[in-house]
Amino acid sequence: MPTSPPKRRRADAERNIVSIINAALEALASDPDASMAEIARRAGVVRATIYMHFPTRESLLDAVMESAVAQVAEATAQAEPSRGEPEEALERVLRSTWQKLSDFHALLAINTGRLSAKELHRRHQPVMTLFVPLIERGQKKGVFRRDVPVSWHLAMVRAIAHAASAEVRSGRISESHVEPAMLSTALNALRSQ
Amino acid sequence: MPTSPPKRRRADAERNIVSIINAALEALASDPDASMAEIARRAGVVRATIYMHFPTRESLLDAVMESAVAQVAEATAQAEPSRGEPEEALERVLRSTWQKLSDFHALLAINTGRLSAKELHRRHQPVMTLFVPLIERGQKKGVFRRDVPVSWHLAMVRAIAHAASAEVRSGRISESHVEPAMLSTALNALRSQ
DNA sequence: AGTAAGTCGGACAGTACAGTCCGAGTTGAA
DNA sequence: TTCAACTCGGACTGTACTGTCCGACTTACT
Repeated sequence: MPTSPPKRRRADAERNIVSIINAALEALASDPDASMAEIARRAGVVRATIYMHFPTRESLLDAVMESAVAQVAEATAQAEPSRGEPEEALERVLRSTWQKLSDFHALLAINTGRLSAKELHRRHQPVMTLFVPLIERGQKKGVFRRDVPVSWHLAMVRAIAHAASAEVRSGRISESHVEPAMLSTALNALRSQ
Repeated sequence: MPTSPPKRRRADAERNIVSIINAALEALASDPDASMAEIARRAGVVRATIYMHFPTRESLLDAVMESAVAQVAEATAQAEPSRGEPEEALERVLRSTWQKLSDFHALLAINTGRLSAKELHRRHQPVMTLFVPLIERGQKKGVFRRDVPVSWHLAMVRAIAHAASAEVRSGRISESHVEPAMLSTALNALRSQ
């Protein structure tokens, strides 16, 4: 089963599903234990409506995870990760994905423990297939460190993007200063020597 | 009130308090929502015993936070952060604190939202007073980037240390390879140009 | 316009947890 | 050795949540 069967749904139901997933992503990014009631409130919907589309909290988490991965993958693809020099390409990709990457990091933290490492890895795939070649290209060229696995670089980029988000949320750095700071920090972190 | 009054307690009570705080630190680092029952189990104690020393869950969290900060501060001080070149000193300090720093990062995530930014900052103090001068020394000398606030550097170091811990926990990097990888990543991240 | 799909609002049972209490037993201090 | 401090085990209350159900109403399709 490559993808789930394309159910025929009414238009308002479709809209609500989108609202719910987005509301859940927002809510969970700021509070990993956000309740179904809180998510429903944010989505402008009644709690029972969520259960109309997602039989259980777990299944909603799954959908949110999938959506977050898809968003990162989409933004990554649009930034053309395979064009130009690796460093330049990484900067371009990060510029257009780092906030989403931060949300993804938060989601990941929630799903660690709930899902097996294998399962988590599997769901990563859409992002992995775009990021990994970029990192490898940089390693081959010698601009990114070769003494650590690709997964290390990915983890560091995620962590830095998330920390950057947290810094601006806490007001310790301004909106206008984060992006350059985050970019140079991430680039430096991967750079060899 | 600089410190709480030094209550006269029986020796076994004192031991239990230590066990409870340590058990809570472990438990909460791996699961931020660990229950009082789970913490009691790990501490080899009955749930009611925890309430004998900590009136509420919140107060236990406070104590755990304080302990984590103290542990980091202690390990930092022992590594003599003010001796030698900034880069060399940072490496030395990180080498002896990064695991504790990772625990601290996890605790911080729990306490964000529960406590105000001001309050959080206040509790940081013991660590800050040791780390900040080191970073500033590096900035003055020009080896650490000057275009970001000191707090940025601290956030990045914490994030990298925590991510490194997560990577070894997930088995994507071996115990023997983490430390050098983490050190060079952190050092690079702070380095100017 | 008619009908099926979907939403609302609220009630309900089940579960997991924080926090309280107490009586019986154990341990440390003088 | 004696007594107070402490722990244990378990029972109990209150609360917050997840998941289910249903009847009244609204919305989208044809």
